[in-house]
Amino acid sequence: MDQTANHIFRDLNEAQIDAVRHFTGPLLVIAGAGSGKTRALTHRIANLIETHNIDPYNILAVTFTNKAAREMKERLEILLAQKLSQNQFAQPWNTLNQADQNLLRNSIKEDKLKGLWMGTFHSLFSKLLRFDIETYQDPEGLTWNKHFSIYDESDSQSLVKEIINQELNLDPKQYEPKKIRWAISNAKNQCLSPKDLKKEAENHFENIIAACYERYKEALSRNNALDFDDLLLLPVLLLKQNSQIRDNWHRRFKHILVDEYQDTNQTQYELIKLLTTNSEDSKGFKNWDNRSIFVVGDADQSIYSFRAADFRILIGFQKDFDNDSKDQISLVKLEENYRSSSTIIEAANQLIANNTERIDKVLKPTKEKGDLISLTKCDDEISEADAITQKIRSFSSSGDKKFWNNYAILYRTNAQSRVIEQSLNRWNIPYTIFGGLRFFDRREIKDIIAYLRFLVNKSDDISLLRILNVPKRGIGKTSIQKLSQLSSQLNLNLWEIINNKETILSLIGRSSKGILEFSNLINELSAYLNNYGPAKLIQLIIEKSGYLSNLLTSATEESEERRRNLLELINAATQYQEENELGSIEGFLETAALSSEADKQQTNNRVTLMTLHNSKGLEFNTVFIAGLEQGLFPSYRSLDNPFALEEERRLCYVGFTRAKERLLLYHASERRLWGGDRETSIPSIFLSEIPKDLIKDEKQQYGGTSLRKDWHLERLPRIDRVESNTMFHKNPKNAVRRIYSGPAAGKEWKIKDKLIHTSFGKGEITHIFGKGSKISIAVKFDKVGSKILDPRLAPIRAI
DNA sequence: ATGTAGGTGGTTTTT
DNA sequence: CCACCTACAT
Repeated sequence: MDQTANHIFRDLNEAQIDAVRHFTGPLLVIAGAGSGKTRALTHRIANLIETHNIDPYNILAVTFTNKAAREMKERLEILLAQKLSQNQFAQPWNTLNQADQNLLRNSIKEDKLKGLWMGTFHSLFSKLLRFDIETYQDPEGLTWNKHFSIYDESDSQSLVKEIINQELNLDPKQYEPKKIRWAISNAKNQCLSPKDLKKEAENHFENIIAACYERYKEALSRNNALDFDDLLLLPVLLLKQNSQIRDNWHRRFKHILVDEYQDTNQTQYELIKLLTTNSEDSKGFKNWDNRSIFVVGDADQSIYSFRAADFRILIGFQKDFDNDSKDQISLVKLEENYRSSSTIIEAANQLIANNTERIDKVLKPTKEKGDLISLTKCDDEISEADAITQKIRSFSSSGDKKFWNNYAILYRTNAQSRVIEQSLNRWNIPYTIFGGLRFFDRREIKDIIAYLRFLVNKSDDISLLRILNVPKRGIGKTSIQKLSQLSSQLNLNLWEIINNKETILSLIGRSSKGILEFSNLINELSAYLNNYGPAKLIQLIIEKSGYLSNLLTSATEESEERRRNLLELINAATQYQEENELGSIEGFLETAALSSEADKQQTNNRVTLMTLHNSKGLEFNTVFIAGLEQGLFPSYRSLDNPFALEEERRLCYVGFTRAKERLLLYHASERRLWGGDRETSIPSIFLSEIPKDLIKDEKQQYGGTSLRKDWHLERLPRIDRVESNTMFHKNPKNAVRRIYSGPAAGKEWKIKDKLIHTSFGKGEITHIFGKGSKISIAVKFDKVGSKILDPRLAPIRAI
């Protein structure tokens, strides 16, 4: 083997070498969980560059998250720097000092990898659109320019809502904006135009949807804005209609790599096909000289069909990109798992074997058996959270002391995190949550981003409406109504009306002060647009708009938090400028719009809480999965749908295969779904699919010590409500017992009673304080000294 | 024009 | 349970 390429092929197995060595033509890499697919991808890119002298400018690499792109770039830098180290210093990489290493890495990054395009579908193709969107010829004559805004889901939804309310005068209760937005999104993902939808419409509702779609598309164009789907759909339409532009990009991207290919949708597939073959039909394409398409995926980990992903695209790969030369392989399987214990692998294999739609593939463990999989049945979601917390505490007190980042707690729905958080809080265990509210979705951040977006794109009415009266300028509903009316009558953007002093004075009259104030502000800020980067501009916006002084005067805990977040936003912009030489405002806005929770940097030494979806691609020493119950996981929506159920099973498979050493599964026999009624639940079908001999059934957990108390302390309003309940006064014990189903509820305790506590051991009661709902007892334990307990909550029993 | 009380309705999963 | 919306009071 080539001496210089040694570092590229070192420590790879046979199959990985096959993948990395692949040069031209199509190759499908089926990569099981933990089989080193990221390695295969990065090493192959390095091999293209070093061995085959491919200019990174000619490579397009698609990753599933921005974070994956970032990490892959870093690994690539190091790989390439290793060779440079030999050339420049004549010594191996790992003998260089940190400064020299950084020097080399930087030179690779700044010089060699300049032209490499690596990122998510959305970020890569919005980049492409910044170049070419102005050449797109829409059949309805709609246009966009390269300063387009990217609308997120809530922006899109409010646009749809506005159309339903204002333009079509429909009842939003009958025609839910959310559902209509979903239907439009679906159409876009199938490359259907409003006209197509109108033609296909078979009933009134479908006609309404088509009408909304048409107006929505016009509105987007008026606002010079695109939604997430457009970022993929428009490039497809553009590349299909304009062969010159298609030629251009086809010539440029000679080597295309796609990670997580099982989660691509039809539009994304079209894009890959167009760029790879330079024609709408890949069948006719046979010329693989100097070109390649390299996709990596695992059909068993396809979990995004709700987002129109379709793993049959992966299964069809070899047929789609048929290559002529029979001596070339077109399929490599990475089946050796380097991550998990063989117990975990076997459980995962057995589980996924219940699916019917699969590619022949089995994970082969390389590690020892390890611990059995732990299975715990809990009373309810509170004791479940508590059981997990106690488990983490016991692990971390023995052995892996305080390595909180060893642990991940995974769940099906975001709503499940709250109870777990409370339990972790109670025991001062540090954690971070991925998911829920994104940083860029916080109100204050969205406000400032809207300013920035509007400054760049003055057609963006949605952003304008968001900031017009934020902070308060005394511009109310009626004024806004008048303005919008005029804007649609004259077919002008809102800003063109607002920015006309005479119009405002005559139209609005006495309350025009705030609007004039606003237009002055915007004009002042616009003057800075070309002179400053995003960080400085954000700072100017915050100061000049009065947003900051507003936060400072209110001086509540909340406004303090908001202020901190805004500082964090400036930091993020500064960091963006440092990482991107151009540091353009559009670029920063794009990052803001397309960044996801999964991109968040892993914070050091905290327990990770996230949905199973978000855990894809990650690994943890110890994985807890909560809520393995029918109707929760698998989701109730999948119970009567075999395809959906198989996807849930794949999700479960993803969860299992995140664990390196320990996998702990939890289910509760009762669960409060939204604070309200308890519902009894039965264990998930997936639990029954794991071989019994791999499972250690832990003894049933009773209501734990922490959370019930926590509940008592933090949920005072709830307790108050119970106390003011007439039923409580009639029969206090009864009411209490209904809330706290603690094991010792209802027992009358006396001084000198002996008892046993599940974690403190044996003890004797020394004092009793209060009575009824306010009772607590002091217990002197043999081993841990005296403790004050609530006898109705503590896991104690008399002896 | 703005604030707040009370009602309503909603849960998968996300770029 | 909580976020969102509407209706009424200021």
